[in-house]
Amino acid sequence: MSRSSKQKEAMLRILRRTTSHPSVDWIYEEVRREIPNISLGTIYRNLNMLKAEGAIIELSFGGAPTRYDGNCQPHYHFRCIKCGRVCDIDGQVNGDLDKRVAEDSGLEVLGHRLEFYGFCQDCGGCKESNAHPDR
Amino acid sequence: MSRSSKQKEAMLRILRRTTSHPSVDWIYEEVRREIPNISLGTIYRNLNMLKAEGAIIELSFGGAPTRYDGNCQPHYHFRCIKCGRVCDIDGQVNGDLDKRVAEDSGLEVLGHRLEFYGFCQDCGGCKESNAHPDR
DNA sequence: AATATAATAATAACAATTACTATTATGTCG
DNA sequence: CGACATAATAGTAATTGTTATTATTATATT
Ligand SMILES: [Mn+2]
Ligand SMILES: [Mn+2]
Ligand SMILES: [Zn+2]
Ligand SMILES: [Zn+2]
Repeated sequence: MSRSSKQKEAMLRILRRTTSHPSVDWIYEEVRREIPNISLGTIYRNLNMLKAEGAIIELSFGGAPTRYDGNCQPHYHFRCIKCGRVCDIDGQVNGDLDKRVAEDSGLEVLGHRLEFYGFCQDCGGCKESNAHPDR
Repeated sequence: MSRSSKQKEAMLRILRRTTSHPSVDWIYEEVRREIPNISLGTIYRNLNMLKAEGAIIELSFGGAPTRYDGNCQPHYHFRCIKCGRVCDIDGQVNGDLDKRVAEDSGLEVLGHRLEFYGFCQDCGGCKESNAHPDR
């Protein structure tokens, strides 16, 4: 069914060796260093494929462009509302939440999406402008 | 500073009398029944104003168009991945989460965004197509 | 009523993403 | 090994959701 390609392999390799939860544009620029004429459509298509296969995770919360994570271990994230940095939160995912909500509501709860936000270490002091976007 | 307008008042009134967490387009169509020549830009501008004033809540998670809520009580939501319906979850918001994450990580956590997903009562049985979108 | 200016309608611009299509690469099978 | 079927690609166009622009209108204040 799904064939391999150097484009897809490069993307997965790049996603696995960073912990920065990069954006589509960052991934595009990074892959272009190896495959200069890769198309942006290929980036999007392969990100969706890799996500569907469960090889990567999509961090898609409104307001900011989607970010991707090569670490598939279930874990939560923190997003800096000044610089946009996304970092991992240690500590396990609360799977009981889904069960509790399902029992209380009668809904068929399959999961939840949770993201924390605030100021990162670098941005804690000076809360004005957007200093280092896409970090 | 901020002046009143029949457009803004109509929007707030409409948002307060529904519990459907409507989309921008739904709100647009609804207001147009009162003010047929209202501009979509006005819808967006007033939604952002009302949000900034704390009069409404924006439910903006990636993947689906933004929804709005005239109920400003802090509460969580459930989204049906088949029909798109958004409904309220009873039970209080977990403010301790932010504190715990802040202590563990050293980050300045200001809040979190949480949404549950799964199949609603209507969609629990037949999980194929998209039956009633924007409900 | 005259004035200052916030809000509006209409439209253009924008950013993120998806769709299309002719060409190329990959895996399969004789 | 070829020949074949077709998945994946590059390049481009189109779509979607949203914000910016601008001339006009409505609102609040004197
Ligand atoms: Mn992560
Ligand atoms: Mn609600
Ligand atoms: Zn930061
Ligand atoms: Zn449903």
